[in-house]
Amino acid sequence: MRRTPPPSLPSPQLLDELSAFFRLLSEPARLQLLCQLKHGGAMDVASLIEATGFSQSHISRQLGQLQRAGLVSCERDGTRLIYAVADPLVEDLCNLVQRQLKQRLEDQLRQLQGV
Amino acid sequence: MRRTPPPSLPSPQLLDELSAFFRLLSEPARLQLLCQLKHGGAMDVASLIEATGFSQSHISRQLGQLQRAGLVSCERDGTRLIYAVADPLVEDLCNLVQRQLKQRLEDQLRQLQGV
DNA sequence: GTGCATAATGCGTGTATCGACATAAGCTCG
DNA sequence: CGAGCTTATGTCGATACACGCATTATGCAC
Repeated sequence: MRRTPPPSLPSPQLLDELSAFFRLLSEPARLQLLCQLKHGGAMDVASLIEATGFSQSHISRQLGQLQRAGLVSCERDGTRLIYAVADPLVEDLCNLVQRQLKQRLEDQLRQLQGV
Repeated sequence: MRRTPPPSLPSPQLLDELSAFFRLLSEPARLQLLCQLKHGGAMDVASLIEATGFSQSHISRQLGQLQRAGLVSCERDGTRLIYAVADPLVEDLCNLVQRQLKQRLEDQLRQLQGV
């Protein structure tokens, strides 16, 4: 009945990969692009420019990073490139963190109310 | 049977909070400290210095950030401060990401083998 | 209160990266 | 192939932050 099967520490390499992944989500702009794509389904860059207000070069760079990490995919439609979310992982992670943020606020509230 | 109940976009404030949280995990040093604490249970700063090789000031700062975010807690034992992981969320997040990393490598392997 | 330990903070430096402008590259259609 | 559209990339200023050294703050023993 071992509750914690792997008592080993992660390797430096894994640590780097994990942190690199979280770094992708540590930028509001990238997170916003991901949410926008999640919301709009599949969008081209022009739509993302209009939706976010960022410059074309900025969006292109961020999408490039997200694509290399496998978080978004893109396909051509004529001259345009249509991007879409490729992995539901990000949404799951955000939901988990959001729940924790909510929990923390509720705890603070409870403490103020002295229940 | 609506699969995606909230079609709304997250507010800028939520976006900032989420990204700030992920930023905490985007630094290998902080992730290493968290893993070390998870592994060692509860440790004082001296032990963390020995385990990680970081300077005392650096460790103290990172722990401060993690504590403000509610990810670690600390209590006094004489002159020493004993830190411990306060929220299992980080481990869950890492496990999810690690699984995705593994999946991606397996996919690449399969493609190379042409299965 | 005075030392002595441990942990936190002020400060400086180096590095990474955001974000915009300008330019180049790739694709499609005449 | 060349014109024209869309996207990617080179370059650069500004900002953020990691990390160490030196100093200060905090608690314990005497």
